[in-house]
Amino acid sequence: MKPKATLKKIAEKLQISISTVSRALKDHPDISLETRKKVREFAEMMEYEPNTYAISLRTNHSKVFAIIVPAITNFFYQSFISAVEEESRLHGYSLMILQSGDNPETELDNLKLCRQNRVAGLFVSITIKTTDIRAFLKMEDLDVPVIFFDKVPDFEACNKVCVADRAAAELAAEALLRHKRKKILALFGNDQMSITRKRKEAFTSIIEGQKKIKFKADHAHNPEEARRLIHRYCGNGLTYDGIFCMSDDILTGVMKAVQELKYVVPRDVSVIAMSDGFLPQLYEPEISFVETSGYKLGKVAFTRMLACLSGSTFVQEIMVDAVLMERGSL
Amino acid sequence: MKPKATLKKIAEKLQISISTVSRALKDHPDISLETRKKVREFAEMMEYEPNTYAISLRTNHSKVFAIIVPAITNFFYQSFISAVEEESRLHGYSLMILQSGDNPETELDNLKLCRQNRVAGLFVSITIKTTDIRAFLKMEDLDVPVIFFDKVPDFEACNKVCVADRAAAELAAEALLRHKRKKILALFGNDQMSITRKRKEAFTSIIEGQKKIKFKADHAHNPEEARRLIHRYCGNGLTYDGIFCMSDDILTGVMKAVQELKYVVPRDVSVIAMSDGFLPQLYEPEISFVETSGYKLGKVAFTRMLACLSGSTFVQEIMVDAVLMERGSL
DNA sequence: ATATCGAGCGCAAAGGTTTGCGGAAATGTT
DNA sequence: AACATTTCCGCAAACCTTTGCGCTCGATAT
Repeated sequence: MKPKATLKKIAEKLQISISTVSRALKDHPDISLETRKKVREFAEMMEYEPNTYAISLRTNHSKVFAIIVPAITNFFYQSFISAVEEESRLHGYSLMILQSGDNPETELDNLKLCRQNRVAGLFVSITIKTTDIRAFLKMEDLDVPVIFFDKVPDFEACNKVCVADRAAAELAAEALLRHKRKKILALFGNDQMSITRKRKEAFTSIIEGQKKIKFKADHAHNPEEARRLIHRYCGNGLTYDGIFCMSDDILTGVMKAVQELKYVVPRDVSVIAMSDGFLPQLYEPEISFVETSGYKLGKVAFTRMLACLSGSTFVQEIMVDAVLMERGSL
Repeated sequence: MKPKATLKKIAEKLQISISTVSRALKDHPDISLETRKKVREFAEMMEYEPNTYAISLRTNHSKVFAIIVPAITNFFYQSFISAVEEESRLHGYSLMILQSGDNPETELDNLKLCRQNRVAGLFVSITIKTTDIRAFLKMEDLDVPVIFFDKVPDFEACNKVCVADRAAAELAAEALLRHKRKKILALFGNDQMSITRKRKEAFTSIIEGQKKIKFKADHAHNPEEARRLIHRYCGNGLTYDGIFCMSDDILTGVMKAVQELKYVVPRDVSVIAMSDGFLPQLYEPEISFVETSGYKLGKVAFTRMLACLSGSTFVQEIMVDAVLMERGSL
């Protein structure tokens, strides 16, 4: 157990004061070039590394960002996290990852950990059940920027970064219409989420603006529910020729059913989804999707975080454009 | 910006000394029940939270674990991380996640971050190219336990937690034989990884112990390569009736090709994979797989970490059993 | 020779917490 | 009444770094 080098130890060995060592390592002009060199070399040799805790104790903030998501086992969050982690490292920050498990209580526990670790900033996608965001706003009182992403609260005065949900859903609807689909089934997720409502409203308004379109919308909370819905709606004969899936979860359930029913895509039925793109390319033909990239969102969120840290108190909601990726399923 | 409560402030308000406050909050018997109660209530009211940095500065270690993986966008790591994160929170630890991007240099950067943050312990799955693990062993000199998982170094004297790779590959091979497959194609990953070699050796030895089995093994570094291999080997007529996929990556490539070639599973060809189980259930029929659960591994790794922290210096390699999950693809 | 100045360095305090030791008052013992 | 023992609490140091201020010494200016 080799004891770590500290300023003190270096100072003792070199017979100079701690402050001189500290300044020398920071290339402070008060210290002679000779001394600076001597100290730098010795510190190098001793493998000196500043004690983060001492620094954080003084400055009362750390070089650590935290990120709270319902679950990291999710493509979207995964790529979001990946992006933020990359940027963090590039900027000398570390990243602390916490899962709320879609449980508001755990979410509060996590928030507590963030406070205890005096994180420099916080990225959070709230749970479906989170209604009270005061605890989050309190963080901002402590000068810890909070960037909400993906699942964001309705509350106005906070930093939000999200996919242009309405535009994305519209793109998908228009794509189905462009391919002359007349009988459209749209499956959405949990109706409690604002994200669901936005997508549903946008999708519906495009479809209902058309004449002679048979349209049905429904909700599934998980892949299995989506699968059952397809069996119910399309189990005896093809009553629909176009299916919209709001998320990866829904897509997997839908495709399971479609394959079980031996429907051929896109001959029998067209499928389009909102996704980050990983799952759609697993199928044959690949599924067309409107890209909702967690990665891009992560990059944007990070930029916003840096802006907040450098004093921009201007609260805003940032949208990341959605792009239609046409594959073979339409 | 509300200033945080500290022992000092509480002490001033209550007109007692800092040490008394500290002890009172720790239910130290030296402090009278009355004082303890008074302090506790006041601290509660002030929303006092101990300053982690001050504590870590004193004790020189934190309540933070770090985990370094090549990339978190990977089912296996994802579920591993998920498990470790859960346990960490339950035990009052936080988790810091770092990606090496399969780059040994970044890996060293990450390691540096771990040192700077004085993490309490480290979980790491090394990159393919990592040959020198001295930097990791140095962490142990600093009393920071290092648990290697999944991609572990060959070096003996370190803590390793991994799937029983040989047994798992054997299970898969036996399953194919049990289903009377006579012409077997096995696709493996990067040959540089010890994990690949183990699986390949085990699988091969089982198959080659049989008479009258046509057998071919090959390597693919990504899904696309796997896809091309299937096209090459099975593109003109079915030369194989059983395919083994060493990983999720390979499975997705293989299935893509199988679907493109319009082969019916398992009528035309059987497929079996090693996986944590998410991807296999997306297909129809679902793909049989030997479960290599990152989640289970995470739980085991965490237990081992706790053991190390409580003084068990006994170095060992722990195996997590593999289980055959038969689905419809055989 | 005295005053002025700058270069180079050290002192000390602050940030929050923990803990061994010692001290004062209260209680118990003979 | 004199002594011993508890009970309850405070002092001070330590963990490591940063930084404003001040000190000393030699050099330049007057």
